[in-house]
Amino acid sequence: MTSDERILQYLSRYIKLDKKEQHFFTGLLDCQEVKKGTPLLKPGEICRQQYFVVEGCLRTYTVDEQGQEHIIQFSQSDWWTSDLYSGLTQTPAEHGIDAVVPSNIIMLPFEKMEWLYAEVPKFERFFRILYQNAIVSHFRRTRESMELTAEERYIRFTERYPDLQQLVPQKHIASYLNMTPEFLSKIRHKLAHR
Amino acid sequence: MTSDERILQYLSRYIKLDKKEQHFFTGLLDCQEVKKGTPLLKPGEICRQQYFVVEGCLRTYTVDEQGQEHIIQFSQSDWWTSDLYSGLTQTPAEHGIDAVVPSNIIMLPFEKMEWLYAEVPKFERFFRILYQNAIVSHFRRTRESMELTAEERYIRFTERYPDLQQLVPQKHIASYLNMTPEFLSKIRHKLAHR
DNA sequence: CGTCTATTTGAATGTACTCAAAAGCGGTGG
DNA sequence: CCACCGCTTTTGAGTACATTCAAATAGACG
Repeated sequence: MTSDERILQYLSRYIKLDKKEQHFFTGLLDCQEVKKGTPLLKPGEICRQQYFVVEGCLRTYTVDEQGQEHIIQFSQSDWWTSDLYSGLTQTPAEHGIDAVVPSNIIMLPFEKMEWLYAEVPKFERFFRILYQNAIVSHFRRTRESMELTAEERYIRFTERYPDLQQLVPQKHIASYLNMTPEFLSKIRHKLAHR
Repeated sequence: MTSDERILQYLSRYIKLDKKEQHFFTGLLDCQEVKKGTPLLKPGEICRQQYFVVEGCLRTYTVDEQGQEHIIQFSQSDWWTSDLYSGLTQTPAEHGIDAVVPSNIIMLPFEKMEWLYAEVPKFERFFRILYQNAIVSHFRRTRESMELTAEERYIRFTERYPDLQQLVPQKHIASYLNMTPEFLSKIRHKLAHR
């Protein structure tokens, strides 16, 4: 299946498009196959598009004043990421985005969004639902970061994303869970010896 | 100005409604004046509506396994809150919501949402934009909780919400910033002695 | 095979928490 | 109007969870 077919199939879970609408939509897209480590957005650049993951995994991260990276989210198949604030306001991005494994992605430019909403208003609905779901995820992440200890966060992570475990380097998981790689290593040691 | 007029004025920043649409929308709403401390949603209940703050301030919090409360967000004038996941799936809420000061609120039931979207599709757009903005806020909150120390988080908070400072008890601010009230007190002591 | 990066391990340190007690503050009733 | 009660905030001592730094080991990739 092509990437365009994949994203249309994904969309069909939320909105029904006729052939003409499908064609209009896919006309706005850029597809790209990227290697592991390929940067899609560098912090400080202006974010031009939203990224949809067909296959693979992206990471969205920030860099703090000490130069430390913090991973805000991983995005696997059928999920989106972007620096929304940068894209909406056309200001320099606070976030970076890159591929943690070889990935197959689709890009939807911000500058075409209003056109898309005007031509196919169903996309207002689609993104309303998409963002709604994203908020639910963000709430959960905030809650877990407040309620749980480092060890508990790691256990939850392995339960929720058993596959990511194998896919991404441990230091990235540590970064996502807001702990040092050394400490994650010690947690894993402790858990293994039970 | 009535609460209905207030929310219509607020909406006009995002979508243009004609008289009939305005009337349809306000017909779905319930207004309520609540006293300080009034619970709007208790953890474990099913969340029936989204809450819009006309005047005052709400807090949305969770309770962890040890019975500790953690404030996820404060909602002041012209902002919304809810337990989206509970409302969308009609499952018991993970969050609680109550008024931290006497407040004037408007409620929009989840069960009327699909009707609203069908009758006035502009609301798909409105909520798309609303949720988009919410995601931007959540990203920032996640980023700051990862990058900053307790002291830095408190300083940012006072800069961003100088008014909340006076409005809500210090222990709530500590909870929102994910630290103990004792520690916040020590931070304030330290900052005052400069 | 060698180099470069990721992971592990250990010791010392620090940031933030727990527990306990005192002080402050606001409302209520005598 | 003042005394008392409950709740919030402050203060201090001891502790714990997690970090930092350094070095050794293991793994991945050309």
